[in-house]
Amino acid sequence: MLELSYIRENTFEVAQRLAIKNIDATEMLQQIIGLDTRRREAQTELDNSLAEANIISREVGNLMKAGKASDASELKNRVAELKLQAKELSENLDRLVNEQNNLLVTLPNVPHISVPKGKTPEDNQIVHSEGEMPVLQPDAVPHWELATKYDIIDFELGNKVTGAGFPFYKGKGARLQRALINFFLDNAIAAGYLEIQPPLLVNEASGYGTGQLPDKDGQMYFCQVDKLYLIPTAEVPITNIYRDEIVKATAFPIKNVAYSNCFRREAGSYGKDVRGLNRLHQFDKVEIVQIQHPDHSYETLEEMREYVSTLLRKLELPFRVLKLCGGDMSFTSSLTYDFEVYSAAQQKWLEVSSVSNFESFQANRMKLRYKDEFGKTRLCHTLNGSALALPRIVASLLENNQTSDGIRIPAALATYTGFDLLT
RNA sequence: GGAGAGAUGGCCGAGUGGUCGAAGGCGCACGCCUGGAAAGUGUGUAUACGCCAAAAGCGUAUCAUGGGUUCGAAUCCCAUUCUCUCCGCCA
Repeated sequence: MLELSYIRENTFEVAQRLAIKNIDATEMLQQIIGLDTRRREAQTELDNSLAEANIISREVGNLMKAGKASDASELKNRVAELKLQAKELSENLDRLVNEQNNLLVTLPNVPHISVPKGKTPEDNQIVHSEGEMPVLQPDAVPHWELATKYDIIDFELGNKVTGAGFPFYKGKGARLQRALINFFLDNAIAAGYLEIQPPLLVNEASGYGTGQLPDKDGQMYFCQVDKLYLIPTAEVPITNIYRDEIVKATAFPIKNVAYSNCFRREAGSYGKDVRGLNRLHQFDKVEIVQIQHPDHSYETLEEMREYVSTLLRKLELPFRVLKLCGGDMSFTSSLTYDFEVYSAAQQKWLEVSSVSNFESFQANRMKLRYKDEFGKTRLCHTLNGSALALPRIVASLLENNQTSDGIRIPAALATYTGFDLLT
């Protein structure tokens, strides 16, 4: 959620920057500002009315103590009148606040000034690419066939026990999962992140705090009886640790890493790129989250981008980095880098990480603040990124490293798997 | 699931109808003391919104949440949520 004061003072700029996301918000911004004026008037009216009632009540108290109860009755009536009035004023104020909030929540974050305008993924900017494109044998096959050949991932079994998008990992496949998780966690810890194991279900307030609600209701699995959501990413519980907190400025940057299962309904994306591991309802991911001072969040974004690059380098996967265009960015983000690895048998670039700066958008929703050097309370900036999501990494590892002898495991990972050739 | 107890500021904890945003302590910040530190000591230390060009200041709200009683509620009543203890079940 954008800050009201920011909208009020930079209305034109907000509209201009939202246009990068192909959103014409001019009218809505005017509405919000109009409501804001009325809201403040209503607030003042209500406060005045209550203030008067408070003064009179105190007088009544004094009269009672002095034993002049009879003199108090007229004052009592006056207070009753004021209270009645205050109730109406308060209802009016609530209406205005609600109306304004409903508008504010539907307004996406403003993109960073450097974000390219554009509508589709084709308009994303490739800002970096590295690694050698693998040359495969003519008989090379996609990962879902390799999964069956080596009996390491069982999609059919997942269909039987749960449904599509919930595979079983078996034997060396399970081992590979575990190795990747540890590899990612150990690297993050070495880079200064604090490891955290979060709950996999969160309440409504948390879903709202990171922006999944109300925008993406329906994309999360929901446990009706307990009113809890299965997390689509560890970002949700981890960032919400700091909900309603005022952190010390000396604590910056706060760096957390968490491994978790992620659950996504993926409603509306059936039939497209869903073969094998490309799109699952449940998958594993290691997520890094940082809370940072507003002046340093973009340096931090670059640092996180570099960190993710080192992981892919160690895994010897060819990858490229995209700066997302306005139209392809998420609702909550100001600037997002997507990482894609090349999966050679499918001949496809697969997204394996998304690193974003949300500036104060999430912080405003969840009231995550710090005290500046003047003692003023201000909103923090939040950032996060996948480091990394497992399934597509596995897909490309399998496809790119297939040989007639088995699947070659990169050296950095072999320490974790305990084998350097998967047979 | 059954029975009971409870929810007050960063933390502990007092407060059962009237200047209570809330005693006291701890913690924290700054100062004094000290060669330096500890101890000691002094001062300060919630958040949101509104008024004001802004600061100072003032006003309003907030003692889990929502409603109610009352001229007046942290304090009384109702509902909800959550936490704890015991019993049951259980990895």
